[in-house]
Amino acid sequence: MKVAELAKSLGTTADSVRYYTRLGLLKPAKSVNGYKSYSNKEVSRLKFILSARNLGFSVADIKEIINESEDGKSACPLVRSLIKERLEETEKQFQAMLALRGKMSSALSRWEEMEDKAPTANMVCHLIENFEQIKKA
Amino acid sequence: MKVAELAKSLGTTADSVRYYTRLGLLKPAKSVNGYKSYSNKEVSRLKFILSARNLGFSVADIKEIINESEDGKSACPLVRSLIKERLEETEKQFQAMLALRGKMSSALSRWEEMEDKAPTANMVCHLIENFEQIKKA
DNA sequence: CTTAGACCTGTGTCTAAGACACAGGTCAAG
DNA sequence: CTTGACCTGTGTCTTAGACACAGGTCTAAG
Repeated sequence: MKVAELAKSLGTTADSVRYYTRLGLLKPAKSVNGYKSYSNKEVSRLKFILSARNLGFSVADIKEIINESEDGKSACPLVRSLIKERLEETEKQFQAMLALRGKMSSALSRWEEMEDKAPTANMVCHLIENFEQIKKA
Repeated sequence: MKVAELAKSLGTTADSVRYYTRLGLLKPAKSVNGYKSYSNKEVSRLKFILSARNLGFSVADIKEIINESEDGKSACPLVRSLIKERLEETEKQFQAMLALRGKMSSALSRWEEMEDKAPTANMVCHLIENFEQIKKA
């Protein structure tokens, strides 16, 4: 299988496959013409990678997991520990986005009733520069 | 003012100040020793940048806004239009994170009751590789 | 057999927003 | 004058691929 075939068969892009290959997560054989040749083993390997990405693991995580399993060890403990970390990070980012969304949405609605102003020497845009202060008041 | 002074006075890092300077958002004078010298105008300019970043504008957005205001025009219409875009993006990412958080959390709790398994030729980790399928069942 | 065109390949570069490393410069104390 | 602490600018690194590009491959027509 060539790179684009593999990618299409699992609904991803050739560039992603190339990226995983560059990192050593996939190890295709070299075809005579220099093209990379992917076997069925690579197909299930890629399937694993995509599942893990979909669950929030980073590519570095996946590399670590694969390394562990290639040593013959069970990767399950590592997997549980990694997802705990990733979930905590996701939770933090989620809260941050929640707060940001609120701020943006309140800014947007407030700004719609405010007039335009020309910039001055020390003010680029009064909408932005007065936003936090108004909030305090 | 030197870069670190400016940064500390507004609670950011010297690297950020250098970054904004590199992009031309800040235009310090050159001191005799080659160091960059920031004036009071730069202080309010940086204050503006930090406020805008805090509201979810990208650095590229901020550059555009500053350019507009340096032409003497009011940046307000641009600011309103940009925040609408950014808010939509944020909303999308927020929904994606919400879904991801749910998936991760359900994976974590399910995996805690599942046993470890050694890898096989076509399976790296059964926790991950069976997750979607179990969900369907 | 040759040629044209369509498609595909690997490699290298680019992204956002800074963080980090590092060689060298500056400054105050001794 | 020198030591050491701190500071500076520049250059490289980060994620997870997307994109550009020169060249290779393959199929169909002549």
